Amino acid sequence: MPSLCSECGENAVEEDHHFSQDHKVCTNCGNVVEELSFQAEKESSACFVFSDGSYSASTVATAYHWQNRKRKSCGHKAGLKEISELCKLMKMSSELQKRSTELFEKAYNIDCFKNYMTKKKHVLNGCCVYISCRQENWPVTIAFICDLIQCSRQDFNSVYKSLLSQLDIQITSVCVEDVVKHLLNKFGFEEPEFVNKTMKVLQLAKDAWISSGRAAEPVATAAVYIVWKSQINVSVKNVGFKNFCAVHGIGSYCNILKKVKEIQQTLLILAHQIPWVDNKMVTQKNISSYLNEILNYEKSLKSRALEAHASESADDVLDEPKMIFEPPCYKKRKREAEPIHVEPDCISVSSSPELTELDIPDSEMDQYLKTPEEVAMCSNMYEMMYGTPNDK
Amino acid sequence: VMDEDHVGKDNTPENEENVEKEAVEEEGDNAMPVPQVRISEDGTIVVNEASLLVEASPPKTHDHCDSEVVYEKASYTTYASFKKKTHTSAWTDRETNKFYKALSTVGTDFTLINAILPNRTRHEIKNKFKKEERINRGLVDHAIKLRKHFDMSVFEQTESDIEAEKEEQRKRDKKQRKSKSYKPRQKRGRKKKT
Amino acid sequence: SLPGASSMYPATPALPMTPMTPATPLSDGSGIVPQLQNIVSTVNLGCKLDLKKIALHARNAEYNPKRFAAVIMRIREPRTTALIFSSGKMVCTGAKSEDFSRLAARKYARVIQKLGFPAKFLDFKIQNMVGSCDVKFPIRLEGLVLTHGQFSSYEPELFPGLIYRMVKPRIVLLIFVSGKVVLTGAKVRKEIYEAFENIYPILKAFKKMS
DNA sequence: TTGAAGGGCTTAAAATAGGTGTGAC
DNA sequence: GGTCACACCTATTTTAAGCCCTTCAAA
Repeated sequence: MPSLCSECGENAVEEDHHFSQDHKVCTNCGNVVEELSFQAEKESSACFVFSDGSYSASTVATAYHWQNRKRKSCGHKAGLKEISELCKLMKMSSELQKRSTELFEKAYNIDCFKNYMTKKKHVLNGCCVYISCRQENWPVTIAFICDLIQCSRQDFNSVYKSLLSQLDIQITSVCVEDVVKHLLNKFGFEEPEFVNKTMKVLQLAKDAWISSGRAAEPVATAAVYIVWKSQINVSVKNVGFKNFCAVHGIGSYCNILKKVKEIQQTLLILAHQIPWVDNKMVTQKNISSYLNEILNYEKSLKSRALEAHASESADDVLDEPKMIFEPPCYKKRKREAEPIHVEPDCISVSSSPELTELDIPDSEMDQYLKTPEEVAMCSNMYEMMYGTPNDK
Repeated sequence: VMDEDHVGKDNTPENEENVEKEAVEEEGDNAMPVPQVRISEDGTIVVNEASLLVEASPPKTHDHCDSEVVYEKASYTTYASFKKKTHTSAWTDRETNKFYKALSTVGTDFTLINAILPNRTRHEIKNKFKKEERINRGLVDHAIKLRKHFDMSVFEQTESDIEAEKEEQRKRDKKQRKSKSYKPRQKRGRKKKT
Repeated sequence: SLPGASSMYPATPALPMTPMTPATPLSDGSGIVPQLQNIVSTVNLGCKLDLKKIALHARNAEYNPKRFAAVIMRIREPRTTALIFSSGKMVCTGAKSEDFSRLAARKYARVIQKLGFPAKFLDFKIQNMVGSCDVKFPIRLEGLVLTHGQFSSYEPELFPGLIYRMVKPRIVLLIFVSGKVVLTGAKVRKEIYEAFENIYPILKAFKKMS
């Protein structure tokens, strides 16, 4: 039962969990009317009685909606306010905030968003901000926005996709180069040589199919690490990846490390083409010390690698230029034997609306039916399950 | 606002009681705040993950005590939050045997198998069936065709069964203690804030 | 084999809207046949059903009305799963061909009939087909999304595949860097084949390049 | 301590359907 | 306040590759 808001005058004040505290908030303007604890009230409304297994309203869908009942305000003004908060929080330019707001205004008037569940309306706010960021190449990840607006990826994705299609927005892919530049800036690696090298490493990673189908940030981080490691004095102890992550505040490094190894493997292929370097002397562990040579002679090393690769398998078709690099997911595939697909046998099946014993022979029918004793037993078990509330 | 869907293993209620328990539990836990956010020197937004996640790393790396570095420590999103992920502990041989026995007696009624294997959710049992079908189709076919006579032995527990289950329960308890250990920290964090 | 398709889905990145003239008009087929992986079909049994009775008397049937308002039934041959609703409507999933889907559906219907319901077999319809295949070369997804942005959705942070919504035939394709392709949304198998022959020259254009 | 391995989620499509959220009229 | 037209949960199937988690084995 909504009550009158002192600020905007709307009859829209309701209970709310915004910013995780129990409030009475105006669903129109977001004004916090009073703080309260409605624990008791909520528990009384939690009369969610599931007594038996009847076909009644006690479905999981009911439970779902019950769980999602109390949510923060989602009116027009509240949406604008939330967007403004997000933009401020992310220190976005006023132009970017204006763009987010415009996006929200457009989206707010689209019918298909009107019937959205409350939680998705919040996602809509975050989506407007995210799309604005993407349009201006502001490097924000979906994971970050999801953390910020407290939503799941799938909720974000569904809102994001319908927003793009409804507003007919064509969004360009995340530019990995921009992500690298952002990381270099963030980590304080702004010497032109460092930046240049990182870009070259990234390009190499892209050539080696390392960034296709993968999130940009881990690949970009891996490229930065590779260059950082090559520049660090070998005598310095902690050049390990874990230390790099600790120093630069990188939380989940498992996935990035995979990319580091993939890039190192790529560098190794090229290092093996350096005429004055003994192949046996270069390993993934010391590959960083050869980074300068690899990048300086990248072009000729690539063509040497191509030639070497071509001579290994001469019986290939001429118009198919050989590749030096393969997508990393090919390795996993080679491990597993290629499944041999057998075309299913041709069968003839009746189209008659009548069903006869031809559809299932009586001998086969037995395995689909329970014996009377099984029926009795299952009946008991169902009774046990449905009769006793505690079936877990 | 905390989304009750994405809390933990039991986020999808397995039964009504869970729904209720969950919901009531959430009242306290619903405390999970919107990420505590700070803006770092270079203008990027920084979420204080300690406020909402398991402590990523204790503040031990003080060798680079540059304030900027310390600020940025929490800047990486972990992708950990708000996943509808449920972790399934590995099936022991004993459980697998019990699964096959149950499959052979009641067929592919995973709700009934759930009653026989109460330590697993219906979802886990269905996934187990899918996996066994993939890696051992013959055995699954055999189990279903065999039609083991139904007797209450599926519910029977031998002494070794009981012992093994106690052991499993101990392991589960340990895990729960571990996974729950961060919750009080969250609450403390919020109290500090409020 | 499909005139007009090349102008709709430009194959050459440099000339996005230029109709491509095939160099070898008579042999531009891919030589690859997508394999059907899953068929979803529906049928009307033409009578109201007591799902509790079905769950109680049929083997390999499951019914939990709190979770889902249908009986879930499985048969081993053809290896399929059916959803049986009290309205008499049934959904059959998991078959690898149209005929196997129909055969399986008739078996489910026959079981229902054996349990004492006056089941018929009305309005059988294939609702969805899923196919997959391998073009055997890697694909530059980031290049493909640049020139086919109007049909593509590529967000590697959310999903590794490029989602390609073909308009004619109306098929959704999931395209992966490995060259594997998943095709879905078809009502008849010809749509799967057509969609693949449409996409193949496009994919070929993105197999190399940096 | 560290990584490898495995499990379970993500994406698309399509039908089936009750109960309920959601806002406009 | 009731109707209306959506949304959208539960569930089923199947393939693709990435990501993120837990578990366990060598180092």
